Amino acid sequence: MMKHDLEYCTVEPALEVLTGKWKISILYFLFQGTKRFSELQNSIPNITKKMLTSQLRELEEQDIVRRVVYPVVPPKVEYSLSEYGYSVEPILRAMHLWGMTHIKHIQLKREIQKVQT
Amino acid sequence: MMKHDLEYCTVEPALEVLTGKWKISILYFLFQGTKRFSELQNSIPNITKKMLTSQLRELEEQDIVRRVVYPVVPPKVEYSLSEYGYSVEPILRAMHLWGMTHIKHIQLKREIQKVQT
DNA sequence: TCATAAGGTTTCCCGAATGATACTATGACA
DNA sequence: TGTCATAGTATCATTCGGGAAACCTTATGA
Repeated sequence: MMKHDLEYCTVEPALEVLTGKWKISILYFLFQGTKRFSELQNSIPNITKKMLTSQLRELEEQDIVRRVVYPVVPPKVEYSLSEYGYSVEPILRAMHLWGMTHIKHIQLKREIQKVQT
Repeated sequence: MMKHDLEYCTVEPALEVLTGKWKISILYFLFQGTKRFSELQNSIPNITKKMLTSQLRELEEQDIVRRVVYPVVPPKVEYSLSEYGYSVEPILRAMHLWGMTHIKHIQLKREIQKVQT
């Protein structure tokens, strides 16, 4: 996990929860409801089992994600957001909002550059 | 720069702006006002010139940070948040807020674990 | 003539994060 | 007897973010 330097302002815990190449994708799908391991794997193209497992384990460790194992064969494991996990929503919402305007900003910038050449 | 997978939900631009070991520290100080390169370097212990430069360049590329060069010797370069740069504040605010409660959450968790042993 | 300041750049290197691939366990079902 | 499904592990290879240290430029003042 990458470490972010800043004691003065308490922003790193959030970054620690959200950084990792697949965290956001995983959270996105879990915000839609409970998912099985294989459902997540199918929903997120290119993710490997190894990565999916490790990212889920980290989120579980941070109490964001709940893991429920059904003792059946073949195995069945369900992942869902914990109640605490839902508390990151405002952050994602703020990031999403900014992301939308940022995309417009980038486009505008490109058009200006075009005109100037 | 790390890439985050998720086209469906527009959260990656924000993460792209914020991830990088020193971005948050740099933004923190620039939110306080205009700073010279050396001021930032002195404010952020352990950061190398190379890292400070590259992080600032990325932020500049993203229109978050403004760089003003004074043609004097020895060089003088000032960095400040662009108007657009200020728009990331709600994200930082949300992250900060969550970070505070997360710290409490972690403490509580530890205490519970202590009691159980 | 030589050092100094300020803001870099360049080169080399390491370890962590991620990827690719193969392997495992186990009961149901054909 | 063999195959399949599911949710993983294990092992090895690669990539990439970041760190250390040296070098660069140029007007100025000692």
